[in-house]
Amino acid sequence: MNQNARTSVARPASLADVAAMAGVSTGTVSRTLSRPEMISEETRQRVMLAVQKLGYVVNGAARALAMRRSHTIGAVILKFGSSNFAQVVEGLESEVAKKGYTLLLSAPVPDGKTEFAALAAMLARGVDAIALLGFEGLEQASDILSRYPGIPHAHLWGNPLGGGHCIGLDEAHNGHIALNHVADLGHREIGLVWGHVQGPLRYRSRHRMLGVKAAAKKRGVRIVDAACVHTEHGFEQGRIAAEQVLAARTGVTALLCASDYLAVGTIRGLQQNGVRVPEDISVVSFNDNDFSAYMNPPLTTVHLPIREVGMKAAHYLLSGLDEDVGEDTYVLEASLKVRDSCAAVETEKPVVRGRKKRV
Amino acid sequence: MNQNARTSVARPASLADVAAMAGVSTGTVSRTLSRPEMISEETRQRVMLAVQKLGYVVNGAARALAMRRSHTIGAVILKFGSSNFAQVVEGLESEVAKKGYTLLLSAPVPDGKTEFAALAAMLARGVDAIALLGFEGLEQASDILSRYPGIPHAHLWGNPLGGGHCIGLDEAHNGHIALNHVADLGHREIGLVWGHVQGPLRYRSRHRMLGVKAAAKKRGVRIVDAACVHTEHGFEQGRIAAEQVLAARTGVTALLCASDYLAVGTIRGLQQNGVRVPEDISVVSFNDNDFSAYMNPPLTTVHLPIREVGMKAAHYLLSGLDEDVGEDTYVLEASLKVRDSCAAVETEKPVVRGRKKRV
DNA sequence: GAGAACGGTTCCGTAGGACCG
DNA sequence: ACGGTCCTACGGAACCGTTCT
Repeated sequence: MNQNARTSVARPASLADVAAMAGVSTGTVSRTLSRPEMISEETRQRVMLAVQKLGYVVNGAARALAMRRSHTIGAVILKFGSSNFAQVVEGLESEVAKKGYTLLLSAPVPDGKTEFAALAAMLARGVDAIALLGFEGLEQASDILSRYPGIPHAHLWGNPLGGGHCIGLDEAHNGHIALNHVADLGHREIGLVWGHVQGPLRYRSRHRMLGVKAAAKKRGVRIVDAACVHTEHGFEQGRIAAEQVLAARTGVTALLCASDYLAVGTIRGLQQNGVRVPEDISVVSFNDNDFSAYMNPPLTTVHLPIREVGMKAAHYLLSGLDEDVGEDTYVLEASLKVRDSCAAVETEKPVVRGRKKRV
Repeated sequence: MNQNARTSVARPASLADVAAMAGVSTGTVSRTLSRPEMISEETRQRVMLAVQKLGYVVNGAARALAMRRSHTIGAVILKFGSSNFAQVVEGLESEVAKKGYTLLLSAPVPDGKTEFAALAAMLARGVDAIALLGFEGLEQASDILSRYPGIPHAHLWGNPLGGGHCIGLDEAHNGHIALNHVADLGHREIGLVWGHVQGPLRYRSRHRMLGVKAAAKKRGVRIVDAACVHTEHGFEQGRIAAEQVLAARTGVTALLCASDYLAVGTIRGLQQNGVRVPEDISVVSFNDNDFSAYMNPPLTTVHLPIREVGMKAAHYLLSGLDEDVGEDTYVLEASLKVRDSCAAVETEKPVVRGRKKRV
């Protein structure tokens, strides 16, 4: 029919090739593949046979161009490996995959510029929706996104209070949970091993700390300044922090750590200096990573629904694809996992409660 | 010029819009953007101005269709969250991003069927290259891939001995490394906490074990059958395995664990039963996860270049895009990290070597 | 079933200026 | 000063493979 026989081996079969072989038009083939119920049994057979023989498979680019939909969802992720964002991605992927969507992944190293370039690049590739993780300059991102009015987007781990399209946690409440637990166990003087709270969008750290402080005030717990250290999240940073706290000789009976990474490092630092956990100092943290239940001692920690954030985001984005849902924000629930790293004050033995609820 | 003024707000600007505004042809605009050196200073200015004003950004689908290249690399990953594949992905992403490529991610739950559907779907989307992680049915994958002769592909964590396009490790050698260490420290009777080794492509587990056994024979170390358990990788599985080993009362002085996950669980199980590590039983494992140095005790483990596998794969795939490199396989080097979970036999105190080399 | 989008890229051709003898 | 050649910058149009009217 046309001149595509010039190279019979090279190019993969196209719709036209199938149509020619089956003796129908390209439109018919297209419909046979996408809405087979509209095609008569007989021609469908013929078309399918041709498809088989030629090993035809749709060209995603052409399809995306014609449909103005790529069936692709972009995820721009800052600090991929250094935190538990991988789990969020897993949640995202598993849910969008169910609807035939695929994740397009970008993990730029944030410097106030490349992350936005990455976002723009993602958009240029024609993603149908976009998920942002760990962004600190949300306004700037919104700027870019506003140029694509039809593209749903979600800000994961964002500030649920500070604008729309956020899937996040009530960090102040999380702070309450942790502090109430140490207060319940009789601790009256505590320290903090925390992330940084300064900067435009250190939202999570800051609000979680605010929650801790508010609860402390209410419960009559004193947060000893000299036993507070602000650092980056990480095992080693936790270890160093522990030594700093110890050096301050404040006599606090408990330490709140902003993440399990910090907590594990902190506990290690404590133990290296002969301080027992929880007999001498109790530790409560946030996250509930996969390893947290298997530490020595197992970590008492505020379980954050990490994977669920990804899944929720997926549903939100997917629904925004069809109907025009207004901007919405979701706050997910955290819950305390009581294990062994936090004991009642003035006791020499670890509290054994919650041993069977380990997960 | 044409009728695209019907909806002045809706559609994003196209190349034609820019061309119209700048008073040039679409070809010129395209060239201005991709090969500016071919365009005269004066018209380039005009074009760029129009691009600015209209907020023009290329349509990825159209570009992919015209160029027959999507600048996208597919990654099909089995068991995303349950292992350290996230790190491999990170390595992959970081390297392909440098060349302007983006990762398309798919993480099907393997059931012998959906994973291949996922692979096929990825190919249909028009990825330029493809990375496979954790595939067990490589032949079947090759079947599908062979229908796309131009698409470079790599099998990560594959068997470097068993065919091409593999980026992997010499697992037998890794087994040697671990066993030699326990042998050097005087252990003569040891047990194994291992993954399953049966099945078509349990290559890694099997060969690593074969390496251990060969080295054991050479060094006169006895692997006590009753102290060997095969299970899935995971903290909890390790804990259970420890109890099984203990129940067998074999008197082994060291345990080799197939991963740090298993090791952490195993140590936990040991400790819960009053067995000290390494004083009573030593543990050596494989992986060197981020948490491994901060366990109690810190894990002596065979460091696997996880991220590097991803990076190497990226380079391999990228180079296969331009030139036609033949099928090649790479084996990366592992190395022992000596920490505190494995001590010399017949000593009551932990060995302190390697304390300063903690990473 | 025919044919027009969809939005780029790239090949091909040509107008016009520079340069040469 | 003039005709021819080369080169550069650009316009025109075919083409990529689907979908939808």
